[in-house]
Order: sequence, then structure tokens, then C-alpha cells
Amino acid sequence: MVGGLRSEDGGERATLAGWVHRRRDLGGLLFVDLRDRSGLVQVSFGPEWTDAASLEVARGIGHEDVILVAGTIAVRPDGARNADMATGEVEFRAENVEILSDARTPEIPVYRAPEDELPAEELRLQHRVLDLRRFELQQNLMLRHRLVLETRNYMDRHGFIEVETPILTKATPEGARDYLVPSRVHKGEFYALPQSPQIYKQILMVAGFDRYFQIARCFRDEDLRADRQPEFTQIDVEASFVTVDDILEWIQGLMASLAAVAGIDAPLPFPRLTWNESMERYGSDRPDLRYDLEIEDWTAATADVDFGIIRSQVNAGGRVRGVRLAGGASLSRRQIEEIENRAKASGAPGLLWAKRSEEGTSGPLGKFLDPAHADAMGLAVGDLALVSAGPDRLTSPTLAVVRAAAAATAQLPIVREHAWLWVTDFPVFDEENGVLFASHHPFVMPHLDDIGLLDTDPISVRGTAYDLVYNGTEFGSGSLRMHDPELQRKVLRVLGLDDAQIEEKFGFLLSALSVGAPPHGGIALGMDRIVQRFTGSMSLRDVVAFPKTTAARALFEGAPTSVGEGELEALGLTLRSKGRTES
RNA sequence: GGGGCUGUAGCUCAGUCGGUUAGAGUGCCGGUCUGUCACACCGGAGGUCGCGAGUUCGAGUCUCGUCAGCCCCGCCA
Repeated sequence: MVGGLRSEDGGERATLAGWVHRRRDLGGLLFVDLRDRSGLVQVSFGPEWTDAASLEVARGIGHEDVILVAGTIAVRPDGARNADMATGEVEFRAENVEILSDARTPEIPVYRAPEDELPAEELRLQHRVLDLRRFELQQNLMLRHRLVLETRNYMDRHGFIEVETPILTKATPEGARDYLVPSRVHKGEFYALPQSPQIYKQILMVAGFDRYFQIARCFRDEDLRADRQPEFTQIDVEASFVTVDDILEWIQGLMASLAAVAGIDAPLPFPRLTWNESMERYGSDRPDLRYDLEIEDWTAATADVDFGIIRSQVNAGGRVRGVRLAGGASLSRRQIEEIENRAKASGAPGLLWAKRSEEGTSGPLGKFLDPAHADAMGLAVGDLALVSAGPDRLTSPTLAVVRAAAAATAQLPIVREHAWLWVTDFPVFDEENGVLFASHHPFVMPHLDDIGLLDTDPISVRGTAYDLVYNGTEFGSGSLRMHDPELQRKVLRVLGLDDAQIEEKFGFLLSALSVGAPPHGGIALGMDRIVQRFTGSMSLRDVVAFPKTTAARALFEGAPTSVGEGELEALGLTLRSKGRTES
């Protein structure tokens, strides 16, 4: 490993191998920066210590060639040391050299000068083998390895065993589209790739593997984003005879261990908020708590404000809520508009605001306020209130965006650089256009106190579900599960499934739950996302060795591809149309 | 499915109002050089301006379409 050479190693004979990162040919002397994944070291060739034949070979060395050099590690002469280089005290004096592999001129450079831009991502993905030689990607994948290793060690220390579950499986009940794999033996039938090992891990609980985990590959056939890949890796965990507290303690311990590997703070225990509190105070179920800014309820404070929008929304049962930016009155109209635009971009109908100065209050809402109102809202001179009036369903997401945008625009101070949070007691159900659906997945154990509400008011049934949030990103999500097949059946019925559908989709789970199922629960954590955040990468593509593009293509290996008639026929398939331009 | 941005030499980019020979840096090839580390210096090669139509006397530049990459919305319960 070349990157670890130091002056103490001076005088030692050695043989080094690696890639030619950079070369400097001075005529008589020739320098090569030799690279492997540990770093760089300067190899020097000169007539005084390199044999003549090797000197000739060295002249022909090109970028990215793989070479083998034998010689001595030498402390560099005075004035020739490089303080910017970890190995800058030493150099390797090559006595002879062998080119193990001749590289063609690389399509994209591995070496980059300090100011150089990265090549276009399209090219970096096409020539992934070269891009993966980049220092940053090597660091990312090495950290990823250490995090996976620490996960396995931690889970093992806590008595969990890793069990592999199938990749060729049955369509799972998550909401995403499945990747399907045609069966050759059973023509016309398909396997699905797992969106998660959810049902398998529950069945493992019934089978008695009371503490399970898996570094599990999952697949979802949905459109992609910077933080979404069609295949991704979860730390999947399930345990029997446990409480929510047991799981949260194990997992926050795991996160603290992983964070320590990455050199990130994770003080235990992580704070907890119920879903209701989180929505009330931050408008979001994954608030970014790096900065302090909370939503306030100003319905009472504005009860006698004679402003049409407010009165009509409150009369319709809505509330007046908003965030108060201390000193925010200094924001320009343009900055406020920017916040408003971001709120609108995420579906908000509009945003009201009020500034308070020595002269009084101003702004679309401000002009309807008198000093007493401003006092009641806690709005001091110099403050800015950003306000949304309406039903919580609309104002919460709006204010969540406003909160984030305002924090960015007003450059609110970061009060904690690493903000960990548990959000608990997610509702079991959600609804859109009058249709009820499972807000997490349909196996979440409802709170025992709320089971009576299943028939009367399902929307208010709280679940034993929790999310792990780091700096506003959801790292993972879990719950206790229903181990009583009758309760499970009931929830599925509430979701609108009839008995035939329940049998077809969940029969094997219900059957398993009927042979003696222990109470159990677990969580799934997004490994890629954790590595992304820990490395500070902008994209998941920088923490996955061979990622897909946003159109789900693999540019390096060139997938997907069309297949021949013969292969289709063996699978019992015919294509309706060929090629990408027909639909 | 929708919106936006980008596409010029191997790579990173510039290219004026539509104008006749499309440039720079780097890389590549050749040469000089014994302490460089973004080595320096001299010389050279390298272009389907993503692709296809259209407008025009004339298109890298304007219009339409299309492909690819990226970002966002929908979607991912």
C-alpha cells in the first residue's frame, strides 16, 4: 500500500505496484506518482539508481498503466519534499520497472488538477471503471464497507443473525411497481423482485429466529431522483417479544456506532417526537432540527383580525399558523417572494406575511394587524411572520416548506450539526380522495388503545410506527406488527380488501401467523442514504459502485437490452412492439 | 406522464448581431531538459458543433422535432 509510506520507512527495500497517476519527465530524471487505493507516492527514475533498460521502459510509461517497481524507499533530498502530499517526505527510487498492463489513453482523466471540473456525469457513468479510480469514490466505497461491517458486527453483538431472503419472490404489498421476472418453467407466470423482505422477516419471527437482520437488496420500479435508485440496500431488522423502546434503543445504538465509524456525532438517546407533535411544531414527519424554528398557532391571537382570508378559513374549521423569524423584517421583498414561490411550488395556495417595524406592521397580513395583535403573536419590532391559514392538512406541508426556505434565506444558525430524531406514533391509515390506504404498510400494529376506532374512525388510529430522521432525511422506518391473524385480517378489510383478495395476497402470511406467532416488530434503514449523508455526497450515485441513471439505465454495462426472439419464446413471451420509440 | 437545465476537439469550456478558415486550457503525438510534484519550453495532430428536419443567399448561432444526461413535480402508500 503506497499511501502509507513515511520517512521512518527510509532505506527499506520494497516492491510496489499500482497505477500511473501522473508523470513528470525532466529528461535525465523521471517522476511518476504511483497510485493505489491507499493513496499516492512519488516514484523516481534516474541513471544513478535505475538500470538503463528500465530507464528506457520508464520513458514509455503512460497515464493509468499498471506498473511494478522494485527499489528502495528514500527520504527525499532537502528542498525536494512536498508538504501537500501525505507521502511527501519520501520517494520510491526504482531500480527497475515492469509495465504489467498498458492502458489506452483514458477517455476521462483520473487525475484532476485542483481547479478542474469533473467530467460530465454521463461520461463518468459510461466510463465507470475510470471514475471509480477517483479518490472520492474510493473513499466513499471504503467507508461504505466499514459501515456494512460495523452493522454486521453490532447486530451480531446484540444477538441478531443474518438470514438471506429470496430475490426471486412474490409481488409484495408495498405500494411501488414491482420489477418482474418471467418464469421459463411456468410460462405466463412471473416472479417479482422484492421491494423489501417485509413478509419474509415476519415469517422468520414466526419460525423462531427471534432476532433477525439482513443487509438486503431491494427493488422498486419507480421514477428516480438524486436520492433514489431502482435497486438499493436496506439494513433490515426484525425481533420478537420486543417493545418499541427495545427497537429504538438497539437502532440508535447501531446508528451511534455507525456514526462513530464515519466521525459523526450521535449523542444518545435520540430525542423523540410523536407524529402529531412533529406535524404541529414542524409541519413535517421528518423535520430538519439542525436549526431552531417552530410553527406557532396564532388562531387565538388573530381571532378579531378583520381579514377575509383568515376569517373564512377559520370559520371553515381551519387554523392560523406560521413561523416567526426574529429579525426577519430585514428580509427584502424579493427574499420573501422567493420563500413564497417555494411554498407555492410544493402546492401551497399562498402565503401571508407581516413585518413589524417601529412604524407598525406591514405586508399582506401586516396591514390588518394592530400592535395588540402583533404582541399577542409574539411579533417584536424587527420580526417577520410567515403565515398560512386553513386546514392542517394543507398548512402543515406548506409551513414545512416555508420553515426550510425561511431558514435557508435568513441563514438561521445551525444549532446542532447532526440532528437525530425519532418520530413515533404515525397514524396507521391515511386517505386521499376518500380512499383509505396504509400510511406505512398494512402490517403496522395499531395502538391497543385505538383498536376500537378501527370501525368508527380509522384515520385517527395511531400506529406503533416510528421513523428515524437525520438532518431532515428519513433514514429508516419501522413498527411493531400484528401477530394476531384476525386483527391483521380486520385491518386488511378496513383497507377495502375482500376476503378473496386477502387470501390471494396475504394468505401465506396469515397462515403463518396462525401457527403460533410471537409479538414482533422491526425497522428498515436505507444503507445508501446513510452512506450518502455520512460522506456528504450530493447523489446516491456517488456511494453505489455501479448506479443507474435517472432513466434507470446502466451506462457502463449497458442495461437494459433487448433480447432475441429465441429467448422470448423460451419464456413464452411475445413483444407487442419493438424499440423504444414505439409505445 | 409533466416542467426545467445541459449537449461545440479525448476532457473542461469560450464562440459577439446568423457571415465565409470554429478557438483556449488540458490531454494525446514528436522533441529539448538531472529534483519535479498542475514541471518548464518548442513543434504537431485532433471537430458529423448530440441527431433529424425547417427558415435563410448563408445556421454552432433562429424554429420545430428527437435522443441522452442531470434537477424537480407526479410517482415511490
